[in-house]
Amino acid sequence: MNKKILPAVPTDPLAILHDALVASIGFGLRKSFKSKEKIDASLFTTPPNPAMGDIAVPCFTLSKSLKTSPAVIATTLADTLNAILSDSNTFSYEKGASTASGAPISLLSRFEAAGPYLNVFLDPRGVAKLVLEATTNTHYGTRALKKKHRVVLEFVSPNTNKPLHLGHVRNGLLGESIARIMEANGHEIHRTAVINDRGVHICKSMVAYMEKGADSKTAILPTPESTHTKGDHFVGEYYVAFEKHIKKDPSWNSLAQECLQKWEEGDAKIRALWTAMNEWTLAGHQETYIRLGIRFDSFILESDIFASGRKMILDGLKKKIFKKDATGNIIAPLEKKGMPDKIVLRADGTTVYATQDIALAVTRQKELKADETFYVVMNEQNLYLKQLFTILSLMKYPWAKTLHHISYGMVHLPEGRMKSREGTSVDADNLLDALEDMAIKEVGARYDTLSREEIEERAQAIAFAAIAYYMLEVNPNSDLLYNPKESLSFQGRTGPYLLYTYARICSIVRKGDGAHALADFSHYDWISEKTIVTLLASYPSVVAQAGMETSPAIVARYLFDLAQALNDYYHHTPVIQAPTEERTARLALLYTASIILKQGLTLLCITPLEHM
RNA sequence: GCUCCUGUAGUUCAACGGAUAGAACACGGGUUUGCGGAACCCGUGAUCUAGGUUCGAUUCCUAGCGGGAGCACCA
Repeated sequence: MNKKILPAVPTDPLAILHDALVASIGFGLRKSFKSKEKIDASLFTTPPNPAMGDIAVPCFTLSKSLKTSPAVIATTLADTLNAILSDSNTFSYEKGASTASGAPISLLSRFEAAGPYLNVFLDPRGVAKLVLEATTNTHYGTRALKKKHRVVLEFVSPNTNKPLHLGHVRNGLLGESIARIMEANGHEIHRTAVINDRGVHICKSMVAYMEKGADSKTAILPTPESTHTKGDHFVGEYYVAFEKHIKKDPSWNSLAQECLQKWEEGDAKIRALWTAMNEWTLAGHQETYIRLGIRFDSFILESDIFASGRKMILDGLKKKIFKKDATGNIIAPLEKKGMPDKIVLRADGTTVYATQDIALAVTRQKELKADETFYVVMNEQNLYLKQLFTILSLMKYPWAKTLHHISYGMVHLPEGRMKSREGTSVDADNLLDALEDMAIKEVGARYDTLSREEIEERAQAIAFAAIAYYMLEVNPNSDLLYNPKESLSFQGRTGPYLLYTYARICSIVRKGDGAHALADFSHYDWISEKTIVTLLASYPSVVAQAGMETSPAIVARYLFDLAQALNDYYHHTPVIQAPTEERTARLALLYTASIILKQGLTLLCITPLEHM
């Protein structure tokens, strides 16, 4: 039998530290106050100033049950615990007190009361040992759940009439990053996109293509191949041409309606064109996904599901879940739930967005049996998604409560607001191209010995890191002002700065010639390394928190803090030139940091380079 | 009109109801015969207004002022 083996090495140093602290405070409370009170680790904070301590324990909540002022509690506990620490024979931590080898280690060095706070100073030697051992486990920062949570993540979901724009980039990066973070937290993710491949907007590109596409002399219709145009851009040009044309000549609008009518009737010629144009667009989108490091497990075509939605709505009407309004539209009554009613099927029997979203949710749940489903959709749709989820619960689907909306804000550019319907959208490919061009110039200017290929490879990585980090560093909720130039800078909180730090650490580790192997570092003080050690210790909890809050920004900010600490460190502390003991210990730390940096960047969809 | 979101340095972003509100950019000053100076260090600078809740409010509540979005058979 395959016995389940627990990891020999603890994987969350911060949790172990907290356990040790909870245990010792519990001990102190018993000894000094004869109280069986326990302190909750979630109360722990970080002191405003590192000189004050590494972990702060606020004593406000204890003061109620002990009927003593918080300041007195802090002072008393500090005295009691310091006395115990100095006499190691009388005290052992109740939990997490030993390493894999079973040897006791000291994690806490001393306590200090500061007003109502009990501040704790960690022992850098103990923590370093914990961290270095934990990170030799290749799964550091990831959790394995006994039973995998099945999560469906729906994101991007584009139309097939134009290329992806800047908003899709944020959506895609958010979705992919959240997927990776959830995977690190032990979930099984199904990535899916819903393709809006039918409706009048698609017909608009088709009409323009039929009316204007053909060569005036040869009457031959162009294709993406014949014009050497990326498929989605090719189709998008006709969509733009349509919008332009109707400003002068609105008659095309009725052509588009006719086209839609024919499509609904299954007109062979229209269907064939529709299929071709959709394929062009989707092939183009696929190229952009690859550029963005996104992959999907499934694509759902709206044209495949909208008809089944109609049946579900009519069924719901029979069951009196829905009702007809004065004009004959079928509506879901939501006023009692504090929302406006929602039309779910038009009077003439044609479907609306909600029709297919209902059908989609039902069939998808049937097939994938998700424990939870997340929709990554812009905050403009907050009300709509709330309505959708409520409708599904009115339809008595028990899984309706497992649906969640990950809402994100609009992306602006310094020049002003961008929105696709107003024709001011910024095309994703063009933007990426522009960023790469800018990066190529920089790299080329700095490293003239590189080949053209190498320059392009680095520039590509830098450009992508720039946009990905910039988009993910902000909380999903808020609107975002994307400044391309700033994102490419190596100064400040940027992707390139993180790449630079990673490459530079790699360079130092390389020069160390593999001398970073784990050794017994217990006699080394780790004082100048303490900030980094503490940051590395908190990585697993950062990943866990980012997963709980579905927020890559938490990882992004953590990585910047780490990078900053590392830059500071190797600027002031010699590594390669240091005496053997220090050298080995420092290399071990940098090597560990490089692994965490790389892992963290991967969670943000960024692949770091070892040379740049 | 109704609903939701939002208001923090000049700018872009942080801060489970906790200590002196953190960063980054910009601005001013400094660091290299050192492992990659695309770096590092120092400095100036902010909670929209008025009440309330409590030991304590950027955070919660109320009102006002400002910004964004939604409330259509639009996708």
